[in-house]
Amino acid sequence: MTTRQEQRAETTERILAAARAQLAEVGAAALSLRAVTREVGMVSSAVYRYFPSRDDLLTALIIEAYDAVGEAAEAADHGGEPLERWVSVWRAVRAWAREHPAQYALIYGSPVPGYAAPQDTLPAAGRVAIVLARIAIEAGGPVAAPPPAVRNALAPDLLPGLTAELAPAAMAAFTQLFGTVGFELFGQYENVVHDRDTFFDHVARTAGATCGL
Amino acid sequence: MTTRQEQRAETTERILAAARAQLAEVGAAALSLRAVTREVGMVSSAVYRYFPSRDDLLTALIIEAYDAVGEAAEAADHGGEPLERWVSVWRAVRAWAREHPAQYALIYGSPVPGYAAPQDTLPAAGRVAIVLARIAIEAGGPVAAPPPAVRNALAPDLLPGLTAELAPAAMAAFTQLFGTVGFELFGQYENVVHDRDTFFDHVARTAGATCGL
DNA sequence: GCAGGAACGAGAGCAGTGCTCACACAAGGG
DNA sequence: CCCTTGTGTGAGCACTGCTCTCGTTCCTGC
Repeated sequence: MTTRQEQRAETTERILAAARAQLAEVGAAALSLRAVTREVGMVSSAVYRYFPSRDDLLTALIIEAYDAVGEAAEAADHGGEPLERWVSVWRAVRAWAREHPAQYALIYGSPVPGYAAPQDTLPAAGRVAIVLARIAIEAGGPVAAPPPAVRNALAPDLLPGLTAELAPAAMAAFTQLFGTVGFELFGQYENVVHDRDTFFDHVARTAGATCGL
Repeated sequence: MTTRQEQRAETTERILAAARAQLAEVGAAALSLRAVTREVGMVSSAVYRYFPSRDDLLTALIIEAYDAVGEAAEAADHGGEPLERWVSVWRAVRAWAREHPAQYALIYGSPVPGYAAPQDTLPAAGRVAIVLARIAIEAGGPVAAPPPAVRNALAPDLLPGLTAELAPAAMAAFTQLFGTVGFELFGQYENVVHDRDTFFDHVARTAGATCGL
């Protein structure tokens, strides 16, 4: 007694699940539509009833990934000392990235060729930033005042309570987080950083300090 | 009067040049061997006399890119105030990245699928880091002492003069540089950071301060 | 000085890709 | 109950990386 809409939603989910699995296995650029449909059990041309192109499938996976890492960050933010909350969120993002390297690469690595990140991805992209910024805002610790010109470099009202004094430091910390995770994941720390847990925690704490934690 | 070796070197260079051009145009993952050979004016199978596979061609391009960005960094380091040298190198890396986004993505973006960065790329990869570290070492300014555990997190003797006190800060700054450039290039600052020159300079100076500049 | 072998480019071919299109069939609303 | 709409099929197009065979051309050892 499933209506056509339910059937469609279910098939869409089955395609996405197969795509997710393939993404984890072979990475974004090698993700093959035909392999996905083979796994689902339909012929290759059928998938175009659900996703107009391979890029649209990728977009769906990108949004999923942003949501997943955002959720991981939010779930890791259980109260306590501001700095401990902050470090906990950093660790959660790193842990998620290590568990899902292909998805991480999809959203924070180089954009897929010929693929322009559509506006659809923007809301989901900010969730981690919001979690981190909120911790810094609530802590309300002292922050080194940025030069006047820098205060206007960022968009105003990114988040309620995110002052022009705090915003540059928060943005830099946000960048540092994903830079560090990315460098570890993409092999730049090979033969250089041995104890990555310790180094990462140290970077997290140092970045936290610049945001008044 | 060209010997066979000269001929071979020349053809190799022509292939690389065409590959470089195509890389800039369509990106790494869409780089097509056949298109490259078409541009060079030979048939697709001939290229395998020069590069055993597409990945080997990519490896050659990766090494080229590391060398190019390293050279840009070195060229930008004309003496003066340590902090000014530091900022100048940061700017040079960013400028190179904006001029060569595809090459930048190739080396600092997500690894190309199925492609494991071979050891060949390691020496070239460190050039920018060496330029930056040397500036910090020569400046010899005060650096916040890292906790004892962090001192052992990095490989010792990365560079002569790079003390265990300075190394974590230098590594973090190095990461911050490529994180910031990457975020700008890959679209994460869209709708968030408006004045990117100003913001970037500010991050550079702040990172310099953590390294004693 | 010349025969033999290595290097080289051409062309056909294989298995795979994204995507399009005409077609058949079933579901469900008027 | 008919007929529009949604859905899956299979053939096919143009492309990819890569392999293999086959002539030709160049260089080297005798």
